[in-house]
Amino acid sequence: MSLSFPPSTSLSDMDNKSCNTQEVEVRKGPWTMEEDLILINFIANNGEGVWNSLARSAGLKRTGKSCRLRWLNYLRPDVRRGNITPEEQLLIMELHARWGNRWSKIARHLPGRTDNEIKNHWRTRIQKQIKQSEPPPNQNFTVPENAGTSHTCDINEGVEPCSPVYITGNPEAFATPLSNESNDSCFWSMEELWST
DNA sequence: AACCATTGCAACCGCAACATC
DNA sequence: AGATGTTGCGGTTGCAATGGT
Repeated sequence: MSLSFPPSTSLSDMDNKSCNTQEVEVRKGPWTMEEDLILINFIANNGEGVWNSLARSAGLKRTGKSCRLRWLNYLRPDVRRGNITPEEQLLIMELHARWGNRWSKIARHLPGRTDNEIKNHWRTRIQKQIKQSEPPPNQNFTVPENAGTSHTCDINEGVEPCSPVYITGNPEAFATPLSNESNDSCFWSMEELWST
């Protein structure tokens, strides 16, 4: 698998949109490689959690939220990138039919996939396919009543449809966060990060 | 080659739940 | 019990890449 990397810019050539006031400037927009490295190495050495202070301690001019999102959706070592397989898509459809837009819940059953990725996949592909194939109501593929309305009743709440399905890849990788690997400080280089 | 439309995805926003004091 | 800070989630947006004309 090859990690495609989002268009990243260097720290110097972007931003400056951020105000130049005395307040702690907060960067927004695409993450740079430099920022990614800082975040990865900081988490490797200190573990994740308490994102606001992590962002500060790491010297990142990002909100804790932003750091968390970047880590969970992109930088975690167990994040699988690449196309959603037909098997995964089936599972997504099945779980969505059951739970509606509970993306994070659905994501837990697709090791290595993030809620954001699944959500995007659903909106850009599956939803389109469904529309194209069968617009009229009362179809065999039923959208749950609670679809689209988050936090409404979960009829099957608590009833796991199945144990996590490891379609490809190994489950251990999914269950083993980087921070557990060792307490020794470790340092990731760009080559190590994006070579596979 | 240039322009425009569409697509796909990373990232942000707002809100609610939860934790701590 | 209320205030404040943090986390997690789902919805939405912005924009680069791609395709079509």
